[in-house]
Amino acid sequence: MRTECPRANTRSSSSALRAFAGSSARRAGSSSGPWATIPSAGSARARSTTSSGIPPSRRSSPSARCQPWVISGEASPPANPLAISQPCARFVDIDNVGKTGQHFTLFEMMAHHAFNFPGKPIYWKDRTVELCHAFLVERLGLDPKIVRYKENWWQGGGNSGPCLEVVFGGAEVATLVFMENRDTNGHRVRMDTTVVDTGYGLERFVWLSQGTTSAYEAVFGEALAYLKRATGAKKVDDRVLTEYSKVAGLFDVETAADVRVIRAKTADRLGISVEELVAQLAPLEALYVICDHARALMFLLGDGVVPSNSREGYFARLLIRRGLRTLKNLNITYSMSDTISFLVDQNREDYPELFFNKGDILKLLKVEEQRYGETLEKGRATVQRIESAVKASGGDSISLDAMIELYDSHGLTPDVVREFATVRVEAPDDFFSQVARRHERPIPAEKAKAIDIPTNLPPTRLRVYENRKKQKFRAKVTGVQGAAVLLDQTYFYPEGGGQEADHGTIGGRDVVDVQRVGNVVLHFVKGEPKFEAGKTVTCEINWTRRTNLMRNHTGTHIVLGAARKVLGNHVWQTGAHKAEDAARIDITHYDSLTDLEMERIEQLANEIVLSDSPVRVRTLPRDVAELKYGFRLYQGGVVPGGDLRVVEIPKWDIEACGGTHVARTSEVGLVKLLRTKRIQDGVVRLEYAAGTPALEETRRQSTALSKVAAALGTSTDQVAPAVERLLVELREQRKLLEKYRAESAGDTVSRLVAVAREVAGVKVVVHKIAGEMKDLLPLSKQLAETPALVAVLGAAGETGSVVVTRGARGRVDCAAILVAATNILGGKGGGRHDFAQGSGPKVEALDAALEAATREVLSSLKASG
RNA sequence: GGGCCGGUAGAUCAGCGGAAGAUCGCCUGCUUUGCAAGCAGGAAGUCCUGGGUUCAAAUCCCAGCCGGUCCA
Repeated sequence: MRTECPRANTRSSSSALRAFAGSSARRAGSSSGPWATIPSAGSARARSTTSSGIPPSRRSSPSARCQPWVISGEASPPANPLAISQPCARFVDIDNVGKTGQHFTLFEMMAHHAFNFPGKPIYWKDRTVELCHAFLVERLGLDPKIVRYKENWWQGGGNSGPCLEVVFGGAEVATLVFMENRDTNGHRVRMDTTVVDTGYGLERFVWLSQGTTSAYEAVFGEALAYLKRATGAKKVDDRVLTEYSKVAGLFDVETAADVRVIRAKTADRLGISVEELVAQLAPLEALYVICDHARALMFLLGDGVVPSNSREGYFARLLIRRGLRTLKNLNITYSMSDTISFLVDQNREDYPELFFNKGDILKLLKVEEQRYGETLEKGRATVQRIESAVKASGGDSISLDAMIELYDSHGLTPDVVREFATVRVEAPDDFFSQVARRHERPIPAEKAKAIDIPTNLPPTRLRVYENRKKQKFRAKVTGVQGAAVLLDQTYFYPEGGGQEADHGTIGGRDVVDVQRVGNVVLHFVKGEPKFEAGKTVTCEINWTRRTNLMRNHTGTHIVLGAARKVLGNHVWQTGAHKAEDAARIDITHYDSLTDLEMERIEQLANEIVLSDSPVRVRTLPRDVAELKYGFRLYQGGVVPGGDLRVVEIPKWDIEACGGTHVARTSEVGLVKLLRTKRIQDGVVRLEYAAGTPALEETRRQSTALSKVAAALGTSTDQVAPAVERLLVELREQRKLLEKYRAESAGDTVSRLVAVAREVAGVKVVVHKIAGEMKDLLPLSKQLAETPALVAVLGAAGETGSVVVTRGARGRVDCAAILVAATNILGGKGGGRHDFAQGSGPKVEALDAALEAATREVLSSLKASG
């Protein structure tokens, strides 16, 4: 719930992080690879876990991600200068993981920042380099001679500035960025506030300090040893590993071809064959991949990222699938769960929250593993079907098109398909870029929803938090902007945090919307806003609406708490909307809710309502709030600023929230869950109402039920069995009708065949009944069983229907004959040579139509006989 | 958030404008000393829902619901 900063949406907070995340983001921006950088902690909530080695007061704070607000002056940084450290997940180089000796999916980025506000400089280039150098030389004891600083230019997120890459031991270990320009529409403007933004890769330091053959050996030490033991991997010559790391480090691996080149070069330098090299390396590379993916997943899942088809959830899914795949190729019965479980235990001291959530982490993993199993099983069947189709058409391979289809729509990578198929499989090295090309399209222009207003408007004193019971107040008009009135102060709640705006009146005019832009509140009124600046007006808030909004908003917190208790700790809010008559909340969860789960959520929610708990609203310094309550606070997204407005229902739910709330849970009255749906994989939407709207909704439901019961002539509690009986009866009636049709057809058929006249060796049956097309079908079907027979059948009902059919040796073209009949009926029809049907509106001409068709049959038979 | 694929018998799916299908499973009978047995017969359907086009829609169009998958 983020009303303090209306721009605190997912997009801006994640791009803010990107700007902050140091070199990772820079790489992501300059790379043409398919992966984007996302923060490990789920950008939307910025609930990143941090290095435990750093004192709490300097812990990573989500406000660090509010850089744009810091620069624009809307928020202040939590500290200045600021040192932070946070795990970052990066997917740009996912294909390099395990192969190059230094790429990770998840790495820890350490950083120091300085915000130089106008007139209040902290430090800039010289001091930054000084600090960096002192750290390397004095703290880490590096030989100053081997440290190199390479000048470069950085740009990203519309900002730019010079940067220094810090290099030693052949690896880039840190980047120091000096953000000083704003680039818009090709213009480069120097910013008033400049920012020092650095990034130090912890894993690189660890590697270089330990001198192992690759970064993996240094970082994953224990876990690797554990896996090696568990899998019985053979020891690989250190010389091989070192050489391979060296060569691989020189390349950006993009395709399978690149890997082949690296392998060839390494083998060449070692004087062994490529086969020998691969045989030695492949199992080890697999273990690296498993360690890396497991570690990344531990953090992602631990932060409540639910594997899904979108955003960070998709990356989690991808990691799980790649991990499972790698394990499969190792041909061992060993699961991702085992590895992650080990890692969680190993990190218990540094990351106690992961240990606390271990059950949830493993549950998410299990669900996803099982899903992938199902996908593969379906895939196996699909591949087999395609294969038999290929064989039937005389082919000997599965085409590239089919492969792309298999991957894009069914999630089967070429190596999986190869495993399932017995025929050749076509997949070039650039397979995945071909898939990517499929998805290329012009990027639609983003619609700017933000209200554009002049920057010099007089600010509004927003007093809604000072007194949540204020219904009537007086304020001075400070101006008019478009259709909106500006006041010097207001108690109107502007739309925000998913809560709709207050309505009411200002000077007798109806207020239909209230928006906050910066520090100005716009009150939109019905009709033309004729207000005299400087005049004092009486304002009144529509209190019925406000009350409902407050109940629904508090209800949202209650439902979220209930959902977390029923479903698990992975439940996070991904969005919410509180309107007057109902509200909805979107939460992360891996499956649709069962009736039982819904029932329990509703039940728990109402228990807390009845408990008459206080809803405490306090404003706390960010550090204090985060320390006390953790990043669970940020359910509605990151909120900027040094102070947080914290809304707490004790022992139930606590969130940073700017909405209006009732004082005690009992004021909510009643929480009624209306419906749930899975709005996408990994996200479930709960719709509910609180208070009066909940009652109204219940009323509507029972009214509807009563009507159904009345129509059925039963009581409301008997509706379900009554409907079931009705359906059973319907089914029986339908069957009975079909049976009678067949029976009556059977009786008629033998009679008709017996009396039919024979022309040129073929029996010709002409028959008319009362009824519809459906009544003719069983009759015609049975007649057609006699080989040497042609039947012309008519049914007189609302329309005139005709069927022409014949047995195997009936010789005539039924479709052609039908035309003679349908022409007369004023209709149309068609069909195959042995069966045709049609109808027309002129029922009275049915006899004539049948006669005409019969004449056609006779002449056709005579001609062919 | 966007793209693509799918929803038909208990299960897996075919059919893609003219009469609702296959395989497995199920039931009945026969055959058979043991296996994922053989033969014959049978039951089993809201072709996801709602509109539209058409003489005719499981099939084409629109909207919705449900699921899968790829990408950002």
